[in-house]
Amino acid sequence: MLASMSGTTGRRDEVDRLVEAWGRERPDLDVSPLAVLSRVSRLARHLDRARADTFTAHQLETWEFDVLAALRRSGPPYELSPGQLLTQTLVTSGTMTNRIDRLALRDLVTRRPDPDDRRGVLVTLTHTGRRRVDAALEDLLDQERAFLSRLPRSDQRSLADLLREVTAPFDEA
Amino acid sequence: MLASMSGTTGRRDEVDRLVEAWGRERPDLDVSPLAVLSRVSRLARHLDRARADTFTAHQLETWEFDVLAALRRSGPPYELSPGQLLTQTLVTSGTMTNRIDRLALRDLVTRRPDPDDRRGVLVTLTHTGRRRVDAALEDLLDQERAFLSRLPRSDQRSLADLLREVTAPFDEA
DNA sequence: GCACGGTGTCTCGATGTCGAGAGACCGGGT
DNA sequence: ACCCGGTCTCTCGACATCGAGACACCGTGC
Repeated sequence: MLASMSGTTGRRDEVDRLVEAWGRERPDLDVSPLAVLSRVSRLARHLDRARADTFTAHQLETWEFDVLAALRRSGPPYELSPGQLLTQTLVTSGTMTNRIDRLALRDLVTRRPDPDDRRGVLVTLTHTGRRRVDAALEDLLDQERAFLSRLPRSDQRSLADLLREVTAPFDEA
Repeated sequence: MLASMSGTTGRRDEVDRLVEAWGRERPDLDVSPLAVLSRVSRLARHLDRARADTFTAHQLETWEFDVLAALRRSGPPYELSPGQLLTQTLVTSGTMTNRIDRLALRDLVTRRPDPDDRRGVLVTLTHTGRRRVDAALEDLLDQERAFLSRLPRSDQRSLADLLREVTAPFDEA
């Protein structure tokens, strides 16, 4: 039972308990992958909640920030097609149409026909949208820095590297 | 630009591009937290999709597996309260009520009043439910093992340990 | 000039989740 | 015996997402 504990802290988290419970109930299986991937899923959920709180201070929903941030970091003229936006935000096309509609209603983006492709559309960040996302990003980074504050810089890089290795198959396909 | 690359592979993923883009557009900010936490969020999304595919082979939705698995690993008599289930699955109480309703309709769980607390309810795994979740778990583990196959065992443990450190504040609160 | 497979966006019904509030009940204190 | 803050579950309307299909358009090949 203690063999599964290898951290530098003596503390156990929910996933440690989860892995131990499976080990008891299904001793025939190797459940060690869960120690990694269940933590990823659970952490992502916690992050979603925390981010939502941060963004409400800027009158933004998480999904709104996702779209505005993609436009913002694309650089001037802060303009992308719906197709580019949906590959960056990992949502489906129907969802993206809906998101752009609502962002346009709130004057955070504008939509115009693509002059070079009459099937296409270009979504542009407005001045208001840019100010909002810039301010929200700073708070988001402060928050995320706090979450990572327990890890020395070198561990943060190790973590990023290990995660990149796991993510690789998805980003290639 | 190359300074942000520290992995053992020369490959870049979507998050590397994301971090580089922010570095260009907001050189005044330290966006390194995103290298870790954006990877967590994106990986979780990819995992959701992949898991959904695996579970459909067993006629289960991801949310169904989450609930049944919590009951299964709790051990005999495979019985938990809705409150215990929602702390394990990180959803709200309204959602859990809804989930239990539908699982009961499909005869994967049963619901009965708690004899020791008349406010309470106990949710029990049925025989069918147990068979389903046992089979699905094996496929899930095979799939997750494949995702982690690029990492040597020692790196998998490092990754789990680093993630536990980040998750700690959430699980304590 | 036309056909045709591929691409980009939008439509729309179904579905799962959230979140605030209602209602029933517990247990310690007076 | 009663009160009252806390706990547990459920209700219900709002909402974001999915996903398959519709539609217009592109560009290559004939």
